[in-house]
Amino acid sequence: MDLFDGLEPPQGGREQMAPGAVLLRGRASGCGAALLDVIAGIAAEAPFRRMVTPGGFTMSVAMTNCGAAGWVTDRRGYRYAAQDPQTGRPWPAMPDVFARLAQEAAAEAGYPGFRPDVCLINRYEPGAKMALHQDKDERDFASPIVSVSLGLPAVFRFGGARRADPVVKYPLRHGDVVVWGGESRLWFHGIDALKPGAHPLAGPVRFNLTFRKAL
DNA sequence: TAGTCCCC
DNA sequence: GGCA
Repeated sequence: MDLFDGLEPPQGGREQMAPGAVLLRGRASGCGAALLDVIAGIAAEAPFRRMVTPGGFTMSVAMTNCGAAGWVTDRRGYRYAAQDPQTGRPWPAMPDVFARLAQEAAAEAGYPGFRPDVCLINRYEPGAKMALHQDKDERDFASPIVSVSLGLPAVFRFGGARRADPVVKYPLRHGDVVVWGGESRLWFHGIDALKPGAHPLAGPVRFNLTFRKAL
């Protein structure tokens, strides 16, 4: 029996999603407005853009990056690049408020040494989604992944080591932080198509910050 | 080629 | 599960 069925879960709640995977409810809600301001500053230097997959499809999610390198895709494949291919300049530096949040959330989830060197910033508009996939373009699979949700809510799917493994769906709201690593570091995950809405701070969109040690 | 953050 |  779920005591919080149909109600908002308590702030600071913690859910074990899988071996090595933890959902920290509302962990970033206190600094959410500051994070949104910082995202706007990064986007002014490295604009959000919808990239093309190796199969030739344009992704529905718009992306930019900050940190020592950025995740990019084009017809040639997925990779981390030190320069923004759209501007030829290095990606904006990782802001302190980003690095601290990721480090602290990882430590709370059981990964005390985590020091991210890259942050992928995803912007979801209504209808945007992320197909079930693995994060395996990083050099370091020993480090976890820290994923921060801001703005509109979304449904996160977390599966298993194989594409055909069953998935569990988690509603993610503004300020929620998901950390996965260890045994589940390479497990399949994705995001359902975003439903339209209006968030008081972010407006009609969802942002996702994904911190990794990639280099 | 091998792999696939896409599509159905 | 198979594209292009």
